[in-house]
Amino acid sequence: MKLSKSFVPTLKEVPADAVIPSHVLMIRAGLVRMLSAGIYSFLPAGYKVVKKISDIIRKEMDAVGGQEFHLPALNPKEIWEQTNRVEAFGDTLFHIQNRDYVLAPTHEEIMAYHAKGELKSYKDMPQMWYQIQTKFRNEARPRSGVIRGRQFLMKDAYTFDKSWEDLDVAYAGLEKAYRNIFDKCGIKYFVVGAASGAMGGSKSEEFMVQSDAGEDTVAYCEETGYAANVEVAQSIVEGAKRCDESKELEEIHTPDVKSIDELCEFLKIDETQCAKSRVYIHDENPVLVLMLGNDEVNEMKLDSVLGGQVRPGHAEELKEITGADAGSIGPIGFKHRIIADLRLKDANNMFSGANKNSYHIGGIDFQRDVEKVEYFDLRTVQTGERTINDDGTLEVFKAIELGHIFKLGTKYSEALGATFIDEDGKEKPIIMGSYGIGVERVMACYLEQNHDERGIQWNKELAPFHIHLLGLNMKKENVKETSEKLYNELKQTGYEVLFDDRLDASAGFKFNDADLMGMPVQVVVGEKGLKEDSVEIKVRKTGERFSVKLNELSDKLKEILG
RNA sequence: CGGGGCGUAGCGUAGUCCGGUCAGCGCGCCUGCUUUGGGAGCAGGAGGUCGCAGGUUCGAAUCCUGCCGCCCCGACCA
Repeated sequence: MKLSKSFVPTLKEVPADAVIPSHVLMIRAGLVRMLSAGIYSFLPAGYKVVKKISDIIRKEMDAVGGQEFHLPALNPKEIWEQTNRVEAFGDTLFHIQNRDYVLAPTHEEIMAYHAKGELKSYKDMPQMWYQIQTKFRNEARPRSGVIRGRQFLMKDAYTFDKSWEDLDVAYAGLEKAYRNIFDKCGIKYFVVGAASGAMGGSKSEEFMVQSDAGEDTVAYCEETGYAANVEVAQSIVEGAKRCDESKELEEIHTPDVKSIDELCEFLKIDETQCAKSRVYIHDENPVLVLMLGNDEVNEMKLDSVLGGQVRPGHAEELKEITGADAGSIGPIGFKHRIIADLRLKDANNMFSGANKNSYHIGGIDFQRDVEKVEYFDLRTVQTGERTINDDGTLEVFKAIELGHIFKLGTKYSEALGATFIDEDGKEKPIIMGSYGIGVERVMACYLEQNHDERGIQWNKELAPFHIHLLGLNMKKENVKETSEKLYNELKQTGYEVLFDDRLDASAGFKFNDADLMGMPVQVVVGEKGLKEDSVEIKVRKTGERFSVKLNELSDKLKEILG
């Protein structure tokens, strides 16, 4: 492709609205332009990358028996009502105003709809269906460029099986395919065992990429490969020590002491001698949650312990329930349910609030003074803690979810009546699996991981072009001739070539644009080199530069690009 | 949806507090000449309803009200 005739609008300056590197680079390198919040147009070079990623995915999906569909984005609302997901998605689902359609945010329903009545016998399975298409979600807050958009490209696959054992086989196949896909794309990722979540199902794994732009927080152990969402992650942490002798309860005047740190400072004690109190409202009833020291309550863990509706109590409620404000609340005299983190189990000589402003109580013995307390794992793990098997150290960081595979089960097949007749002659719901990959996220994550201060560093697999050919001074006859000739030869050889043949752009301008756009290899044709019948090669990733005789160029490129 | 920030030429911005040569600068763009190995030089030029709509005022980018849009934090996230 000749740059002089192409639309690749590069930008020297950083766009005001872009914050994370991938977003900045996509705009600066002329790959995308925003149309509206969370809605992006892919420009020719950017779309080439999207197509390359899609092709990698397609190839791996086909290799494990996937069959590609092309499904409507416009769906009858009725189908979505049958699975109760119009309500479940709520405002996230786009509705069409002048017809009872919705814009599909995913395609479980539609795939199950087609399976219904067609996959009638156990002999019709297994099946693996997929699509790579645009999904629509009315995200309340689109963010981080293409990472969370209102419209995005997703590969989603669905498996249909007659038994849970067969689902296991399909699931394992997809997991392998996913690893191949991300490996091929050159992305450093890890796999997290996720909570099955609202969609139900028995097993679910997320393919994650470490990034500050991520929306999930995970605990990861390099040594063991342990990875879990912090919502469920566990670690080994020492509990509070139980002393041989329990002291008497004593009320202590603690003016202006609110936080655990202030309490420790005031009483000259360690935070592991303190029980922090948080009051939650569980289905209208107050629950006191006690944590050791400054440990944070993990509300996801709390949710799953309590079930039902759980929310933190408001300031006014706290006063009404305990008689004190936040900062002076504690277990002694608390009249409702009390639960505590495992680290507090059987602790004694502890300090906590007195349920009376400006007072705390010392000498609390959980065995003696807090009779009906129940213990659960309620804390959020932190960087540096040991893994649950004590075989590694955890690191907690933000991550982007790139892909998600899970065993769906029969939720959709049951709701839509997608059943089959099994070997035993009985009618059963088809067992489904669901597997997604965010295509633009793959691109964004790649960029997050592969750039430097000058721009993008594409690998051969994802690069819009393999070779960036620069004709430095195109007004010089020999440069023009040689570069034109090389352009044709390289294309002939089978390389995808971006040819900077612009007449008036200066050498420096072209170099900088090439580094920004980041093709794996740059071939520089200039007067200087031509005097010795050579051109210069620059490997973008390493920054390595060397000159090559024209007649050796072909071999050298083969060596670098394979 | 809560909190914060922002909206001035294609891009990046100054000016907004304290109304009145404030519509300015850099990049980009157009014309000509020179230039071409790390974002060229000179000369000339085009381009802005200051997000939109009301209001206050002799006078509004600037003050007031409403709306729209965008970014960030949080909530939400199949």
